[in-house]
Amino acid sequence: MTIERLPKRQRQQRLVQIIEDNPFVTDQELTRQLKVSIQTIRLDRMELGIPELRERMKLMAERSYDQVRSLPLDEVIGDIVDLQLDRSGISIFEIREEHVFSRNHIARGHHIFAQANSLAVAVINDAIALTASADLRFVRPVNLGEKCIAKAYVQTSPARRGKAKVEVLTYVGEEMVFQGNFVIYRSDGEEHDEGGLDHANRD
Amino acid sequence: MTIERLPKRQRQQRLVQIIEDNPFVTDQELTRQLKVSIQTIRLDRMELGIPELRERMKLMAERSYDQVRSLPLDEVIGDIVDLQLDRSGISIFEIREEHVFSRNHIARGHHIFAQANSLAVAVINDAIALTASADLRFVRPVNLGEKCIAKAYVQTSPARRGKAKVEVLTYVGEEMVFQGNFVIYRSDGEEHDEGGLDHANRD
DNA sequence: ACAATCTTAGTACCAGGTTCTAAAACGAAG
DNA sequence: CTTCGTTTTAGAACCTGGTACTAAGATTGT
Repeated sequence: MTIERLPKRQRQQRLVQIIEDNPFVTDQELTRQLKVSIQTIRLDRMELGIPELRERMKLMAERSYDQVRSLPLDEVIGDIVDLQLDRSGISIFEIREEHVFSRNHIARGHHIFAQANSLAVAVINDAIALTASADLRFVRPVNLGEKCIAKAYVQTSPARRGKAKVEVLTYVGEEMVFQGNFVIYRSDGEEHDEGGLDHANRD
Repeated sequence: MTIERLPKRQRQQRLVQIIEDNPFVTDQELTRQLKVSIQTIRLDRMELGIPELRERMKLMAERSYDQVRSLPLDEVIGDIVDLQLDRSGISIFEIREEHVFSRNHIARGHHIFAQANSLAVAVINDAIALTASADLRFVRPVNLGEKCIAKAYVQTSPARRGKAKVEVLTYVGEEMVFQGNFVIYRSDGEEHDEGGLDHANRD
């Protein structure tokens, strides 16, 4: 009747919208914003499968808590899908919102580098492997949503102590977007380390 | 009387401990673990200034929400403390737990690179600036807790369109730890952008 | 006009508390 | 032993932000 009241469909969309950009809103507040009774709000939440305020907060809290717990997951950037130690490796990394310049949605260079660098270090079968120097070419800008496939090839034989050369080529589909030549210090393999854990990873 | 029951002081210490490593515990559960009544638990929380479960969850949720909200703060890595557009800039970046290899507490190369890259891009006074290529030398490993001071110098004149060369030197104290030569694409300054916001930053 | 859908109202109940009052229990000191 | 001060426990009333359920209006489509 009143102009403000929307049909169910649109109201529910707005409800999703409102909760999405302020998850801390109570049903009470929602009645004010949507001009319907609290029961309607609750029926809507039911239908949409949106949990109550406390449940939402709990989920957020748990998520952040888990994140903190598993922080060393950023030890390796990108998802290593194939690894032949001292020979080659492949990793996949999807460019998300947090990796791009907000203005033009182009990936910041250091994320592309981070993937390549992580892979170059992972592929070296050594207890301690550190980047010594690198030579980079950002062939073309990478955009939000694109999947970067980085391929690393070790150029020097594992016998050679001290330094290893690794070439990393990163592709989006067929297209090469980045190329880097890394020199990696290796620690002469004093520590015997079967490398399993070190190269473990998940998104 | 029973062996399990601790004096007040120690009980409160344990209570803090328990909540610290599982913030999602209810008072009910605490009574079980500490073998005292729920009132005692609550008095203890009062005295210790520990909020109730729901409040704790809310705080965590808000903290994580704020983090997500302010994520584009990672647009620039490091704290830019001085910036003369098209000429030079300085940024400070402290190596924290999340930036190092957990095993040896040495900073991962891509974080050092990220600081330098961010600064190199920030110092170019242009609406769109992207890293085209770079040449890096990691002079010595950087350790947990060290403060990296990156200094960038633009080598090409601002008049030159298309590309700019920027040299970045990163120091810990007196010691140079990283050196990089960046080639940055610039967008011929079509968009007029007085640069204020773009280079704003906080930790 | 009448059924189907949508909306509102109201009650009972729940978790996980706060606040307040008051009674036990305990420990040390006189 | 008694008495005082602290500590612990108990209990009732109340709060928020809900769920679950029943039932009565209001609106709509045909």
